[in-house]
Amino acid sequence: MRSDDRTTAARIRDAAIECFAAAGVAATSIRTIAARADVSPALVIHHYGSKEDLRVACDEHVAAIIREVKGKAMASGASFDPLAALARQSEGPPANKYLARTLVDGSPHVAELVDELVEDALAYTEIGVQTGMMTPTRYPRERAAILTIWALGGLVLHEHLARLVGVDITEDFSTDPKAISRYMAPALEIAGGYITQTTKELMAQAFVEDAPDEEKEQS
Amino acid sequence: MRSDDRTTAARIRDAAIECFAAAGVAATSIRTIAARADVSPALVIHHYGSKEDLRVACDEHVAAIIREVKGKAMASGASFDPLAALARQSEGPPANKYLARTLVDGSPHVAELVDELVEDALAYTEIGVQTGMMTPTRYPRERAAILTIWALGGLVLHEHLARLVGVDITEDFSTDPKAISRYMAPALEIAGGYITQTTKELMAQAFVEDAPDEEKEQS
DNA sequence: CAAAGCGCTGAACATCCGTTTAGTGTATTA
DNA sequence: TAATACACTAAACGGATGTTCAGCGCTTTG
Repeated sequence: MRSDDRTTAARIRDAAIECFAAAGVAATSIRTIAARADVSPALVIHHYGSKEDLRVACDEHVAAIIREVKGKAMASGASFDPLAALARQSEGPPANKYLARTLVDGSPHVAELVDELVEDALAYTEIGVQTGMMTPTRYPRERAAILTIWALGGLVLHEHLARLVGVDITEDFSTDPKAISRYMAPALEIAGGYITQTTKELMAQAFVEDAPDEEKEQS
Repeated sequence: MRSDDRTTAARIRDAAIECFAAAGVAATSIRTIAARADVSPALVIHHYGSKEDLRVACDEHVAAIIREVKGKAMASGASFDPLAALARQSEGPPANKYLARTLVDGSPHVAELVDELVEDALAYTEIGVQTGMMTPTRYPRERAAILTIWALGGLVLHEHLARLVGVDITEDFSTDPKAISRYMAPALEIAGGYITQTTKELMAQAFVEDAPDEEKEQS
């Protein structure tokens, strides 16, 4: 009874996003997608040309959703983690799960999106440093990149994370932001630092190319 | 079962691990594996029964490699990150790449391995806290879980990480441990803390269930 | 009214998949 | 020497896959 305002093409695309997110691209057949969208397999091809083209359309649509959510989060106030904003949007979950699946099989569109997220993170951390909310760093871009990758990595491994800490970060947290606490609380602690200065220096000697003699910084 | 176990069956298994690691399980056909191992497709089935059984054999073999590497790293001296040890072993790369691919498609064997890694991390961090190398925490198990997941997430997204910071952490670093510096240096900085106390409290108010007025906790 | 266009389908296509079968040659055993 | 066991393969099987195609009903247009 409830009329679906989406066009058939959009319904197919959304069905594909759900299927790809749930099982991966290679393991999802066009017939499965067609069944979920309640259309014939031929119509999927009719609208998108091929499975690969459909996949590209999904990539682009998910990227658009994420850019939009990201933009909203940025406009509505600062967040040290734009990624976290995704979990708080109701459009998020399908897009999040799709991203979590496709992040590994190397689409150029997704890579481009990741690069953007890193760039955003870099801008945010620079502001954070200026306003005294974040510590300065010798490697601003690398720090932004690694933080972004770790956040995305948590998304990708959300099933393990759910098993281990009891919260699935790809779910919808728009109604109750504090439900994500089981993940956020320890993550915040870690963000504040989990190794001591001594350890840092010790590890640096083992791994870092140009040994940093000394830097002094405290929170 | 000598250390020279390159029987035909082992060659097939190793070929499968490489293929699964490179393209994912679903996208890899038995014929592809057979071609890489220079045998007939039928022989793959002859030795392993089915594709699924072969996949399980791969899971178990990779888990065994990682457990072995992990054990060696533990025995030879403390490392705050057992995961990092993987990159420094020559057997690592194929196993690392396989893990990075299969971590997402939910095999029970892999999940079990992840749980073990978390348990190890927990043990390490507890020692770390006692010896003053790590900060104490209200959430020891969750912290260990999240750190492990982030480390694994970096592995899973190694291609993005390589593009962004210029180092592929699934490669072999046994000859030159410092080559991993581009990743380790900023990661170490982050481990020392990247947000200030003020930010921590601010974020905690927004996300953490039971607001911690102050932290200082040990049971 | 006829023609054309569009959303959509069922059936068929070639191809690839995992797996089976029937059999090879070779080494070991009785 | 004959029988057995095993590593291994070519060929084929049934089924699933992505895609094509002819044609349906319906609307829009001339």
